[in-house]
Order: sequence, then structure tokens, then C-alpha cells
Amino acid sequence: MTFAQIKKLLDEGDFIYAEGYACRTNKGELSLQVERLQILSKAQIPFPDVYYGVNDAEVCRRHREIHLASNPAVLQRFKLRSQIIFQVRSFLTSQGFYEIETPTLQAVYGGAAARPFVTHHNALDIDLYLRIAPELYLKRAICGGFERVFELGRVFRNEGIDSTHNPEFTSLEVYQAYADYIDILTLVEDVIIHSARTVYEDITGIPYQGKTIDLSRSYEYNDQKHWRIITMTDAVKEYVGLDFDRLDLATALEKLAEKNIHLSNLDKQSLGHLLYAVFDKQVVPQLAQPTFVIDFPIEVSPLAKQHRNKTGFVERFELFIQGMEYANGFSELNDPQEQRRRFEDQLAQKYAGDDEAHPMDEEFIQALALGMPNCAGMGIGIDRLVMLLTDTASIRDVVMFPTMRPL
RNA sequence: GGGUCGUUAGCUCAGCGGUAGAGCACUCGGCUUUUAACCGAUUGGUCCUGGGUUCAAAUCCCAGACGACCCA
Repeated sequence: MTFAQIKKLLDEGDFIYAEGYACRTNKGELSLQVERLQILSKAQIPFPDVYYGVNDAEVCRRHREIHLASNPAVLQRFKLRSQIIFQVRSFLTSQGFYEIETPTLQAVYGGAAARPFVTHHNALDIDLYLRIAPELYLKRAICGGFERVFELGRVFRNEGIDSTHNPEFTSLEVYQAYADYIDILTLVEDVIIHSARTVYEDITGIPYQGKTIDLSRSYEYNDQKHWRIITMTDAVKEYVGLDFDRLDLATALEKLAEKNIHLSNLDKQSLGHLLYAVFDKQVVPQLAQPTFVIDFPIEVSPLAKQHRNKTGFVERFELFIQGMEYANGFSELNDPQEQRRRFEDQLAQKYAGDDEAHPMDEEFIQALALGMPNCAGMGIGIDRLVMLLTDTASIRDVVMFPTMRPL
């Protein structure tokens, strides 16, 4: 058979088996002198345009197989995602961390501020929640004697969908005994830099959506090189021009009213809530290069340990890049009595109308009562990390099958 | 939740009041040249859905579905 005759039998999208001799065409391209050819599977539906592939966002996401099959760059992006996750896992393992698995179905959800999905177990006839975070169980492992643990897996948050939120997403959480929040902040840098190096040789100029991100550690903090570190109070002072160290609630509210900043009643109930709200709305969008914001108000951090020398604050950080949160971490609260007070305060928040308030968790308090060494933990949003390292604008294009409304 | 934009052939898109189009793919014929696109021909459409305006609607208006982007 001639090439043309064979070509006529084959369609875009067929899988074939070919056997023959390696050769070069008269233009020098490597090719195969085919002796035997077998069709392994025949394309039953028309293949997308060979050159343009599919471009329609809806087809791409509802039928990722078509997207992958027709757009090599997309296939490459998901291969890179796999490699990044492998690198995160192998890096942590090489640092002595054990990967453990904790329940996805939980009778009491917790470990984050989010609304959960509810499901039902038939045999036990009880409602269960899909986890919003593995945090509390990982800390229970620390209570039990593990010194370094992590979990890399799916969490579920019943919230809106946009370019940075998918209802189910992949999170990394890491806990290290005898560490504090600066130690674990350093580990965040280590993990992200390590994975970045699997994609880019030069981590000082990572291209992201037309901007350039510098992941080199070029700021001094406590005699160590880090990404930029700034306290929340200083950040608000710098970007908003309000000094919360010198304000009381009433004065702060007045100043904010002058600035026409929209605040909910929940934001206005204490100076700490207010500081966090102002930070979240006014400062976060402006944090382009990697920035750790540290020392959060105690009111918005029910699981973090009190700051060693700042009353009303906890030893907590969040990492922001391009106005997006990438990581969160803190020195872990390990005092069961204090933890109970924090949960009780959260219950008060719930009654006040905060549907993301943390529920009471007696089992967790009991675990702390057994004893938990000083430790620190952090979480990184893996999907967002993959977005950063693959220059992808929407989380729906780094999640292979994102949540879509059924047709 | 609010706003803006989109939905036309399998795919990428044009048409924006007057007979539904192109390129690619598919099918057929020719050519013999691999790295998207050789030449010719034929196919192929509830123009997202439902109402309305109009002599006439893919096109204008209203509502809805599904997406995308921005804002809260």
C-alpha cells in the first residue's frame, strides 16, 4: 500500500501499532519504514482542529480528554503538575517527614475557616462532613509521637468558584515538632523553591501572567535570608496609612469610614477583626512579590499559639504572591485549656453570624490534654503553586477535572 | 449577589435586519511533497433555549440555561 492509501484509512485520533525500520526521509527527518501496521483503536468522533485544538473554555474543562489530546501544551502542563507534586513529596520525605493519611469523612470538621460539604453515612445513620483541612488530625499524630508529618491531599470547601477557588483542591499540610512559625516559614520557602527548580533554572525571574516573580531569598530577618517578612500591623501602616498600634476601636472605625472602606458588622466587633479585615481587603491585593505577613490578631486564629511578646496576637504567617494567598502557618497552640477558650470564642462568633467559625472539637482538646510538644505547622495550596509554576491564570486549568455545573 | 462579554458546521471563527459562510477535519478524486495549511469536488447547521418586535430575526428587545472576566 502507498502512504496515501494508508493515510486514507487513518484518522486524526486513531491509536496505531507500527513496526518497521528506522529511516530518514529525503529531507532528513527521522521516520519509520513501516512493515506492519495495526489499528489499535479507531476514533469514533471527529477530532478537533489539528492546529488550533479546542479553545472553548467549557469544552476544555468538561471534556479534558479532548483538550489534552488536541493541545500538547496542556498535556505538558498536567505532566508538570505531576512532577511538581512528586518533588514536594520527595523533598519532604528527604527531610525526615512521614506522609500520613487522615480522615476525609469527619464527624466534626475543622482546621480552617470554611463551610463544609455534608454527606451521610447510611449504616451509622449519621451526617458526616468532607474535611476542610487535615490539620487537627495531623496534630493528633504529633501528640502521639510523630515529630515530622505531612499530608498531601484533597480538601473540600463549600464556597464560591472563581479563578483561584475550586470547591475541592489539593493542599499540603506539614507539622514539625520543636519548631516555631519562623522555622516552618522557612520550610515553606524550601518547598516552593525546591519545586520551582524542577521547572525553572533561574528562580529570580519566574514569568507569571506578564509579570515576573522573584523567588530568591533576598531579605534579612533574624540574621537569615528570607523572602520579605512584614508584620500585619506594619503592612497596614505602610499600605493603608493606619497605625493599629496606636488606635482604639472607635477611632479606627472613624478613620476607616473616612476612607470609605466597606466593612461587615463581624469585622467591626474588635480591633483584631478590624485589622484583619482591612489587611485582607486593602493590603493583600498589593502584595505582588513573595511576602510573608506575620503576627495575626488572635481573634482570627483559633488554633495558633499566642505571640511570645505581643498581647492580642499569635505567631502566624501567610504567604502572598500576586495578591493571592499561597501558604498559611503558625506556631501551634498546645495548651488544652486555652484551646477550649478559643473554641468557645469561635462558638460565640458562630452565634454572631459567622458561618465559617470553627466548631468545638472535644476530641482535639483531649488530644492536646495528652500533651503536644511545641510545634509549628503550615499549609500550601498546591493548585495555586502549580498555577504559579506553569504560568496559568485559572485554577480550573491546573485541576484536570474542575467542578462544573452539570448540563 | 452585582456588572460586562460570549454561545453560529466536529474544531477555530466570520456574518450583526433581506437565500446561513470560510479554513481545518470528514467523504470522494487527483498529486507524491512529511512536520498546521498540495490541488479539486462533495458533505455537513433547532445560528444555546423560550417568548416578543418586524413583511422579514443568527442579527433588534425580554426572559432563561451554560460559560468567561471584573466587582462585592
